[in-house]
Amino acid sequence: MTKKIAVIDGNSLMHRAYHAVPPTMNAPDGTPTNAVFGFLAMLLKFIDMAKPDALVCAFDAGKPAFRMEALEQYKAQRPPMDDELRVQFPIMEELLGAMNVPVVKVKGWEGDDILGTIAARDEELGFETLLVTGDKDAYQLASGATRIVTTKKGVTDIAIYGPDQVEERYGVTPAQFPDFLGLMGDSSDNIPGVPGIGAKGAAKLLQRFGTMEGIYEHLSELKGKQLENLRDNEDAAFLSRDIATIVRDLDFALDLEDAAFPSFSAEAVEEAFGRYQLTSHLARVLKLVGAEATRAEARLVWEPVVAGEAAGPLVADALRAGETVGVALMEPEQVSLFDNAVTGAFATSRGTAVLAGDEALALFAQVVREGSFAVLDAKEAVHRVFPADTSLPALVTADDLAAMDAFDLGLAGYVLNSSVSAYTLEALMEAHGGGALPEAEGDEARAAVAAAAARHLVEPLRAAMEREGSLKAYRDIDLPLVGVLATMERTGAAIDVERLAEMGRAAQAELDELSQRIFELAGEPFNIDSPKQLARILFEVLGLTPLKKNQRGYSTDASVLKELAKESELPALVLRYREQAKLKSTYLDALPRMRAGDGRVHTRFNETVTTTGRLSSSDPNLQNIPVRTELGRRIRACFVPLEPGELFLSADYSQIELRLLAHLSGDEHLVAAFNSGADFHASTAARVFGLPVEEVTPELRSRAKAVNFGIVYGQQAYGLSQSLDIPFGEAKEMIDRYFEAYPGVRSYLDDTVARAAEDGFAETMFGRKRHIPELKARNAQQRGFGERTAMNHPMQGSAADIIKMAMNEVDRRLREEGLAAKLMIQVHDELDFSVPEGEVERLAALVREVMENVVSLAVPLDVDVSWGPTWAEAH
DNA sequence: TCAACCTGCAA
DNA sequence: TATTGCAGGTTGA
Repeated sequence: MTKKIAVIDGNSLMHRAYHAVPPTMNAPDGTPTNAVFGFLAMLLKFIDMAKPDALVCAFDAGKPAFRMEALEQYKAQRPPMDDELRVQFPIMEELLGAMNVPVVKVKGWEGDDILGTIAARDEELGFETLLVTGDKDAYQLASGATRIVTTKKGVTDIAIYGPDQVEERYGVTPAQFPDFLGLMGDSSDNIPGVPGIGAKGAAKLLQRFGTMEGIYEHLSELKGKQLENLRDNEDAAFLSRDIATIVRDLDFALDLEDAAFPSFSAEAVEEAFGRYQLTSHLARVLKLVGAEATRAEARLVWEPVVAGEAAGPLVADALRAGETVGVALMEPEQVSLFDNAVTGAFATSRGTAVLAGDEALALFAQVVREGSFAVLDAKEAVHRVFPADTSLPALVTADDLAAMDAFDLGLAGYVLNSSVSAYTLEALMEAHGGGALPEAEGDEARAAVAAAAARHLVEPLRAAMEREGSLKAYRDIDLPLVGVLATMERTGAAIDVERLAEMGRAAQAELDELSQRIFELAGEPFNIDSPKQLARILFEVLGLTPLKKNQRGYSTDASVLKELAKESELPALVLRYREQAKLKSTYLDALPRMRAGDGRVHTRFNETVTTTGRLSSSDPNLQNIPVRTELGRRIRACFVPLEPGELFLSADYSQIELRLLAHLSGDEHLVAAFNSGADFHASTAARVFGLPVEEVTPELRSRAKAVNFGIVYGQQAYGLSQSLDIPFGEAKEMIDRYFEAYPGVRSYLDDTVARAAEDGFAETMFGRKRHIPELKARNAQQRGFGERTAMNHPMQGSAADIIKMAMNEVDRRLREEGLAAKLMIQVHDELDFSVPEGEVERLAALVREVMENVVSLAVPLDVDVSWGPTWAEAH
């Protein structure tokens, strides 16, 4: 079989990869690796498809001397290469070296010329050549033995061109290709060519006359503008052809007869790939030589595995010695009949204890009470011995949780990078543990490996947090909150099921009636819940005018329906239908279904979901219970205190994000407005519209309020004009006047974006960072998004830090002072409690004091506290 | 059964 | 072309 040699145009592939792969990945030292990653993805895909016998990679070296001599402006207007790309070339060369792929660089020449030279030598030797490049100049090199490989779109969609495919696509043969390029020119390389002649024209001329010489010999057969252009630009045409002609006889040493791929050592590749955290490609590369990654197994010791009676003492000894025990509590692979069929593993310096069921849970409870332990998700683990259902017994107390010494690996991963979609042991091992999590067979082995990994990860994660300055957010804010949240989740929230059911029946009756009237107006029955069917009725049957599009057709969202309601009754009815249907399905029907054994709903407060540091709530989400409409407030009235004789108490920060804007920006007028204690939005209106406060109308105040809120999210004039339903120009003027009135805000926001662009992250007052790779995006829309999140993160995130600190302190004080009140719910700037009637004044004072004083700012933190028989009345 | 999409609830 | 979330319904694979 003929030897098949693949030659890669390294510069071309690096550029493609750099632009195709988002800049979200880095080497441990922070150097971007997206181009390297994409390069490897393309290379591996190509190797799989083409199975070359040997691989060579060419890179440009120095300036292309010969072409610059011939044409001074050659590639002159090309912008200089991004630094983020430039720094990836040495990495790529290093990796190619580890893969034993020869790298050829010839000073003064471009990759194409190296490709051409190698192809020529191959043809001499009788070898077959594949040239991998994105540069169309290379098509001139196609021949019976040489084919061109290009990526079509993305990174891994590949097309292969032989002479026939070149001719089919461009209408010229490879031999004619330099003439073709010479006639066309190339604006991106500053090659002039002949004006007025593009790809079509050049191909047509060459089909007729064969070569550039042929064309100029037969100029008399041409006419008009084309003749004129060809005659006036003869020199440019030939010069352009010279420049586009690839040189095929460069002088460099390369042993093609002995070249072979793959011929690398697995150790060298593993070492090099590991150094740049490119583990996702590592396995595929190693597989080429039939090797597997040695991974971290060597350093991850979980044996001996100790079961039975020796397990408890092994762990107890480790705890006594002050060791941090790695813990994993896992569901069995086979679903069991028993609820507590958990497998528990406890990794110590002298082996791993593995137990099942109640024995595992009892040992874990002991670890929680007495020891120091590390686990992927401490709150979830704790729920095994402190269930989120008060009708189930708990093996530890809330006080135990407040005192426990846990290391939460997921939380550590979160404060280091809050934009990861899930924090798994696998990912943490890849990123911080020095290699992949070893695979294991069977429940016991899996649990043992996971426990050992948990123990193994403590030090690298602690070191990373220390290095990144994230230790404070972890140790002082997020970690202590784990016990508080576990306790809140166990406490749950009480709902009035009778009332929900009654409202559900009423809503159903209203929905039936609305449906009837909607069908009558439509002239036929249809599924009102289906936006598609509704769109057909609105825009085809009724002939209303579509106002907005979405991916699947015309939008029927509330803003559209509201507009259409001005001229037709049906959309108005659909709006009412939607409100009822939404509230019924999401709350009235769903909440009673979510009750646990104690009749309460136990939401999960997730601490590692949001990018800003806020909590999120799910199953059910108690952070989006309605409040704005009358029906919404009646749903809130179904949330009641936990016990008879108790009240529902709610405490919320007033405008905390705007106060943080005042504090962070230091704008004197904003700070003064908050310190004066006057109506903040009215005072904004007065400053922005240049009026005395007494003359601010409700309309003006509400506009000022919208601007205030918009500023927090980085809203632009367009967005404001939409939200206030005013002309763009008016919105623009309002925002301009706002920034004139508060010049400190303007400069603060500008500085924040500039710093985030420089650092690659934005951070909160307490060091919680959000990495924002979008700030480096070339796409303006993405970059705009990055800028808005850079502005928003310090406000939204600092507010989240502050209320978390307040929760930790409130929890501590409630236990210290022996109050019976229970913290049930957090809604971003609000804390909700169930409190015995006799304790309510004391709780109110305590909560206010803690929330207002948990941090000291340039402006006061105001807290509104109120209570009543239900959540609705506690406002 | 699942994922993508549309829609809409909260701070 | 205003940030952060969760969830229910429909649709189509």
